[in-house]
Amino acid sequence: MISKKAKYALKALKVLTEEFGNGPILISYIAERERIPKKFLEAILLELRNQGVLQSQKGKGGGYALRLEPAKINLVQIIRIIDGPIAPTPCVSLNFYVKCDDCESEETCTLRPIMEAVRDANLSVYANTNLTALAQKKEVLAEQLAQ
Amino acid sequence: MISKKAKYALKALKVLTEEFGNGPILISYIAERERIPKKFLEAILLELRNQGVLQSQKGKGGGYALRLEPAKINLVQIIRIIDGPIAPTPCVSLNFYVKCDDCESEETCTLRPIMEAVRDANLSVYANTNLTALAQKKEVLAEQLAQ
DNA sequence: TACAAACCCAATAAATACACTCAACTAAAA
DNA sequence: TTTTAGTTGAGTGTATTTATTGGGTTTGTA
Repeated sequence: MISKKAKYALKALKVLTEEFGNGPILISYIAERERIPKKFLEAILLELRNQGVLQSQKGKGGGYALRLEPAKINLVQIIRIIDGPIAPTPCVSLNFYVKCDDCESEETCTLRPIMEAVRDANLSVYANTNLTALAQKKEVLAEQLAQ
Repeated sequence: MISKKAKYALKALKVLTEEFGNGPILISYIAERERIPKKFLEAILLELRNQGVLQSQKGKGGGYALRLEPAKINLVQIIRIIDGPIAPTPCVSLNFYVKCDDCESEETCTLRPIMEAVRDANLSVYANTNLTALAQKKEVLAEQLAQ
């Protein structure tokens, strides 16, 4: 399971993808349109900004916008920023590796290969999906994922 | 990410698979061998027993054992008992479905097809892996997962 | 200078990951 | 038959993370 925070992040990015090119978009606009708790969304967008995904503008007429074209941002980056590891256990994470303190040896651990398979299965979906997918009609997307 | 609880459950089941046929196995034996906090493991094994995966025997000479042959238990069942949904969001879960209260329509949600793809990717690994995989040498297992 | 927006701080509630204590049961020893 | 030691089982408590809310501050633009 991904966190609600991550799901909210994706939904917010969907809106910013659809509105890409229309200047700064208000937090409250995104919050209302996607029914996301506004204060929570505030923190999410701030985090995405600090990680370089979004840009923000303070003051009247301000708001949030994507820093890059939607096609250049994929879901792996987003999930990693918000939730951290994609892998099912920290010991097989590529970007957030933590050694198991309970495992004696990674060489002989029989759980590892399975966890690696799960990790790769997830990565293959997230890495091949960019933000444009979030703004597409369902049927179009289904075809893309099927290929 | 799966919970630590689920990881501990799998490690415990690995031991019970290796010891299958040797009668009841002690909680403390499993806890020490896999370095799992004993009291936590207690709760995990109890849950697996209540769900019919394990059988327990109280008193002297007691302990835990698998109720079925290792080959007849797959990882989907275990993960579902311990962590619940395999799906990344409740709205695409097959066994623990919960409607999004923020989504207006599941028909038009563009996040759904992606979440379904992630779910199926995970299921394909967990459903095709049974407990015998946990007791196998790494190389043998790697071949099986590769096919 | 006024106002509208992003930004910061802190408090709350539920779930996760443990630890501690005592009760209930069973088998074997006395 | 009674005791006793070795088990699981059950209840309660604590620290950390997740999800949310509220109030207040700063900054930029009209």
